[in-house]
Amino acid sequence: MPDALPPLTALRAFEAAARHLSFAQAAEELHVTPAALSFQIKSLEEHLGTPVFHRLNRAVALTEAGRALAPGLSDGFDAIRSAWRATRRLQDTRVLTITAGPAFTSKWLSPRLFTFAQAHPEIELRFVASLRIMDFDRDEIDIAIRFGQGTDAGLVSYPLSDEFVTPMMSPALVEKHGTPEGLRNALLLHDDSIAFLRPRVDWPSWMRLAGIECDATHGPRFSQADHALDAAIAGGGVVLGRATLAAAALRDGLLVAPFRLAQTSGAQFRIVHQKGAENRPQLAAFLDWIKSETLGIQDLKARHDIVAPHP
Amino acid sequence: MPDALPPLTALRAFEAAARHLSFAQAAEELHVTPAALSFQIKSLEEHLGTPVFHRLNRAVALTEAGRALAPGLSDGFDAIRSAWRATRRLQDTRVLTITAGPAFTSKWLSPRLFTFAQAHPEIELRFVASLRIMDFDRDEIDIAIRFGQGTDAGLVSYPLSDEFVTPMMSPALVEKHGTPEGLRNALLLHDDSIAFLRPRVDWPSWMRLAGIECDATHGPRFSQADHALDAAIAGGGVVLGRATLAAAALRDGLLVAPFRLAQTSGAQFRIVHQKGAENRPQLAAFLDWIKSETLGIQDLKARHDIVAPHP
DNA sequence: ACTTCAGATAAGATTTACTTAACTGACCAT
DNA sequence: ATGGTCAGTTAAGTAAATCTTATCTGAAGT
Repeated sequence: MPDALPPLTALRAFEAAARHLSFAQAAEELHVTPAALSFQIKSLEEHLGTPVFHRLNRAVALTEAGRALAPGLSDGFDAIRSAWRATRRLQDTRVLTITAGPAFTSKWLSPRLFTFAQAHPEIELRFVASLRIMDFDRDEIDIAIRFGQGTDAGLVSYPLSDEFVTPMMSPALVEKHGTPEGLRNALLLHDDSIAFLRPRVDWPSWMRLAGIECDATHGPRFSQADHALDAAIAGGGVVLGRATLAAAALRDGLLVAPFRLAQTSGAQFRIVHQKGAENRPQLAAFLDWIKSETLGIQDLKARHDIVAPHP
Repeated sequence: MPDALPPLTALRAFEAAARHLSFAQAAEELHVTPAALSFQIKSLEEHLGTPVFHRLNRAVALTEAGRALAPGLSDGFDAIRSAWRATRRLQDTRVLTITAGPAFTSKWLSPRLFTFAQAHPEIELRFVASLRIMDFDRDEIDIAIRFGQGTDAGLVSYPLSDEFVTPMMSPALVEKHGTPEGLRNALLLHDDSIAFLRPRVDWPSWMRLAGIECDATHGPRFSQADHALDAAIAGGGVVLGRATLAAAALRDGLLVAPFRLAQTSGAQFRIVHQKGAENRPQLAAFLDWIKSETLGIQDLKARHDIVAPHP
């Protein structure tokens, strides 16, 4: 190579100084004295043959050469830092970072999690509850739980359970509203979190399948599934609840699902992780645990006739 | 920052070793002994807490951690190397790299270049003759000469001369083919290098403008303008020559353009360089020179009636 | 005019990086 | 088999870079 790179520490010093436009702040970031940083910059300037900073009285400003050099260096060091962090994360067997939507986190994960925490006290769990699709590398996510009919290219995807919906209500309301006729004058709670699915699996569609004629469009609407379920648990009405999310509440008797008729849309929760990540111990433990936890949903399925509506 | 980067030299050593899959070759690239490289890798592995290479008997292979680390590091160091090279190039006032098409290089630049070389012996010229559009940064180009009707976003562009075409032939052919009637039975040479322009500026179009009725489609076709001109200079026929490229040959009497009628398509050669680059001494010298050289084309223009065909 | 602040410089200490030279195994001839 | 070779490792000493403390400079703010 005709022109070799200057000392890398000098480049890193310059990159930090160019970012802060301050030697003192750059020195602090790199945990060295300002004197050391001054030498680094000077060394770089000797290698380059021209100054990279204009020394103003109480500040520094990039020269033309400095402006040419700084952006590329920042990109380069960013890539290196990111690669290092990602590789460090692979070595870390203690931390497990999971992202899921708020409803799944509060209604499915949280109620079951203590069994996992008991079995694996050595694993530190971190939750990132967001409706946004996270990037495994950029957001340092180990496991994502996603809902829908989509697929995930380049990732390992494992279906958790087919989602289906059926009317649910607090035990106190069963006598009054637990029959087809009783539903007619019930307050219907609408869970809009699955309004994006096609075919629709909402109250009008369920009523039509059940052969019940009534106006099934009014009543409070909730954008998040957990809020709709909480309203039903509180006795606020009858919700067309998502079985996966309501399973814990049904098991604990907080909710009752008195109708056999259930609707599915083909959408499902699925666990997603990067290829090869399943070998890391904390991932393996979590995947084992979540697979065993999903067996319980089978009982629930058996108590309903699950029907797919016509598109 | 919770986990600081390991020594950068160790990262660079690993990056080279991962690229070559050989400590010995990496050591050679970095101009150090294999022993030094072995220590660097070991230091990196201590910082990471896990090996990055499987030591096989006479070879090394990346571990999972190594595979995770290597690509990002390579990207990062590539960016750094590229930024450094680009900045070094800015400091270099001796080398001037020019890209142009093969025809412009051979018919315009080369015949005139010795005057520039004489005036600026301190500047080392490099030519990259390619029809491909080069990238200023990636290909380390200082000046590009491009032809066409396009524009160049984000760059400084300076028109050299409007291109026009008119029949040209060797002096020996003028008596026979230097008249409208004489053209009818001349062998027509076709320069397809400007066949992409609209409106077309080809033999049929010129003949139509000149009011000469004949079959102007047959005859040899050349994909490059300089080859068509060379064929005409050799007495091989009459070419509808591009004035800019033929200017030197016309000046030296190698070609004659006996008709006043010339066609233009609005396309032109233009000089293109990056913003701010005009301050570098070798660029400034070249731009001055090429602007003075283009003045000669004015004489040529005066001897023709330049007509734009209808689209 | 005094203080303060950001950076430069000097001198010396420390750490890092490198080299030479000897070592370990496995592969490959003969 | 057996000795040579090749790729990488290890040891020990050395050279070089990097860092620190302390002092200095010069302009800005009060």
